[in-house]
Amino acid sequence: MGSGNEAWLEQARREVPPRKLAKQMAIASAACGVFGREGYARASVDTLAAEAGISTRTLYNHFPGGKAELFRTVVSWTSGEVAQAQLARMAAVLDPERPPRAEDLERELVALARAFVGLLADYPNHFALVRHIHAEVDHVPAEVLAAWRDAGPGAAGRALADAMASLAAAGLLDVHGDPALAAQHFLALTSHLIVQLSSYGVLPLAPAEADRLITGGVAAFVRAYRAA
Amino acid sequence: MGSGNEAWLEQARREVPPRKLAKQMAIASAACGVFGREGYARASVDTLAAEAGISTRTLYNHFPGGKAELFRTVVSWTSGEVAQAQLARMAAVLDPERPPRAEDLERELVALARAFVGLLADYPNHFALVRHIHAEVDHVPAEVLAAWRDAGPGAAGRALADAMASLAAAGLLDVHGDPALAAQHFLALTSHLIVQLSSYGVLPLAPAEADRLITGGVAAFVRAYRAA
DNA sequence: ACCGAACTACAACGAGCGTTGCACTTTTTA
DNA sequence: TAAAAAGTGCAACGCTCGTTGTAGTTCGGT
Repeated sequence: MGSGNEAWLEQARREVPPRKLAKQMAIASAACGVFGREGYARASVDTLAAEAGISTRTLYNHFPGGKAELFRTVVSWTSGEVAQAQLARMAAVLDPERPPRAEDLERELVALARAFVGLLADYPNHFALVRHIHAEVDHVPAEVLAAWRDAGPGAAGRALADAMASLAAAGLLDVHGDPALAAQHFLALTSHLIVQLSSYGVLPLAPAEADRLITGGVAAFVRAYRAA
Repeated sequence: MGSGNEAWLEQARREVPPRKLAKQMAIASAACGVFGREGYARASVDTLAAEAGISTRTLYNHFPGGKAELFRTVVSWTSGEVAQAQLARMAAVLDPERPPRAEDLERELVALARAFVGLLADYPNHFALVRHIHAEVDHVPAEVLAAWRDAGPGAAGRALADAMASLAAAGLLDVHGDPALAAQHFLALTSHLIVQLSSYGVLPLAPAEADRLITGGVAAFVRAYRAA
């Protein structure tokens, strides 16, 4: 031991081994499916380990806190992933630098709503998990809940509010002094409504019916918020 | 035994003892709180019995199917109760025989939205249970789910659609050919939005903020659906 | 090829759960 | 008041689960 040992310690402390991180994300990804399918109480450690293709002992090596720590990790991890995807879709449809022409507004908003609703189909595990978070809100640590809220619905809401403000600045919408509320109303009339009627994507909703709901919701939104 | 015994049997079969029914409803009422607080998996039979003030053995005497049968009973029982309350509030605000004057329309709709949102505070156990139903949709028997859906949100949606049709017939609203969709949009802009932002009533939402959401939602609805 | 780290299989533990049977007490009812 | 119905307390069963220790195995980096 001596200077060599010290150098090693210093390096180990500095560099977070990427190998471990990748494995932990793989475990968390698999756990997201299990927690979403079974819920926290029903999900057994054996099932979680099996779904990740590892032994229970390895799971405890990576997450010394056991099931609880794994759950916390999964919640913050998937929220970030899905929120990022949502922001990406929003940026793809609504470029704040180039506001749409007035006659294209409704078409663009329909595209945006379709993109949001598509998230439900593309991340079923995540939204199943969200259902359980809603249900077990009393048993989830407050800090975890706050972090999830901020990274998930909060981030999306803020970004959409900015987009609404942009459209208002371009003279396409009249947000009636509250772009954040306009953003919430847009979500309520489109994705929230579909979430409600399809029971979080569990009930099969005919594509034609979903489209009718989306276009109808956007039409109502435009009637309520179009610039006079 | 003999003719006396036969008469007794006949009577017993004819009359459903009201005593048992009352007790079972009391048990179910207490169980609603426990299931809502803990969820199905976490709720233990001991807790359910203690909350109802009975022994576990008595619980099994009333519900031979055990926890599962009790849960099924609770779901259908509370759904009916709350749906009935919701219909009552709707009838109290919107009398189909006497449509409001045009200048009172928005005020009446705000009153209706407030009545709906008030359900959240008045039946917290029920809505906590609904959260768990949503989360465990895969583990709830399909028949129970269908019955709940029909008695709960379904009944309310149909009644509200009728009310919207009435308002349209009175020349106060333009439902754009789909009174049911207008009803869903009303719910989405008012109670659904508040449910979402307050996490099913768990997050404390300042009364002033709730009121701002309600009036803002109704205002947007009126802008989208007022008769031209 | 080697060394250390990561991983596995296996067994065990303590606790909690749903459920049932049994003997006993209380309440209702005729 | 006496029979019958309803309720109680207790013990026990079998099962699942979370978690940990240990000894042996595989694997990545040098």
